Amino acid sequence: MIETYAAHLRSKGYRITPQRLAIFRILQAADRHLTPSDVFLRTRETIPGLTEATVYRTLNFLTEQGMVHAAYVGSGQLVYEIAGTDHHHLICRACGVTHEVDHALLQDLYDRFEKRTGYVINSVHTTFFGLCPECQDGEAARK
Amino acid sequence: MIETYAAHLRSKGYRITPQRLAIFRILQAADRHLTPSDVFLRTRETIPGLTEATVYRTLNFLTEQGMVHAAYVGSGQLVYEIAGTDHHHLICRACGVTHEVDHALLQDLYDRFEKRTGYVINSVHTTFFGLCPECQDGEAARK
DNA sequence: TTTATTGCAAAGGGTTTGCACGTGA
DNA sequence: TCACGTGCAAACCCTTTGCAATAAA
Repeated sequence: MIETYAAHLRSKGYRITPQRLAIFRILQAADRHLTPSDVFLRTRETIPGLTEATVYRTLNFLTEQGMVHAAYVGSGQLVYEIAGTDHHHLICRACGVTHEVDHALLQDLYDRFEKRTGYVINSVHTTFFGLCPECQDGEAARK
Repeated sequence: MIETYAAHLRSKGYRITPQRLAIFRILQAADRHLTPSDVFLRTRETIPGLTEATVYRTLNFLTEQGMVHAAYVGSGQLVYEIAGTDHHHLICRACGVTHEVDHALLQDLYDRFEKRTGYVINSVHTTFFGLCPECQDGEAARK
């Protein structure tokens, strides 16, 4: 899978560098979305001389190449995860826990958008906010 | 309407200041969401000594009080608009034009979220990205 | 060899904070 | 009067950028 991408990049004249490989692998291994700072700290373990500037440049690059997706999850910073399984985020306003929502659930909505507005939606990674079951109990208790 | 809020604030021990009033009115008069900087520039016309710090503090305050909603529209900064008509944003990735989507369109989806995940969604102001009809033509032409 | 990419350091932009003064209630 | 809110200025992120050195192809 990474080989496919590598060939694709080379054919476009881009280079495969240890930094790009390492950052890609970190995102691949992550079980959740990571902030640029997360990526920096984890990748630096493998590439000691790594700088944050390179992390930002690489994350943008990988996103442009479609290898990585960026998402806004309400933290102020964008977060990144490996492209592949299209999904969205459902985040609890109270405790911050995030929940993945399969893209299929939104297909109806997207179809309706298309009919009503003419837009073609292409956002994997829409973020919804709400209260998770646990925090609903908390809210109820507080009243 | 603003009187209702004023009474509400006073009852909580908060004060009605010219700054808060002016910022609220600017948002009320705006036909679209505004960035903190927009709010600063417009409100400064009325309150010459106004500072950006106050704008940030006030926007947070009004948001906490439920008088204003904050939304992420992909610009890096949060944008603000007066609370009232619940809607969401549909933004064109190519030209940036924004389109309001009535909340009713999302009700089905929210119901399904609730059933599937137990979450209670309370986000008015979800942002969707796509291509508006005009830019779809552009994309087609480019191919 | 060629030039895309990196590291370094500085700059940039947006946002937050401490503190003393001012001012609504 | 009294504590909430503001202005001012500095501090603080996070992110981007210019430039010379490095290294992938």
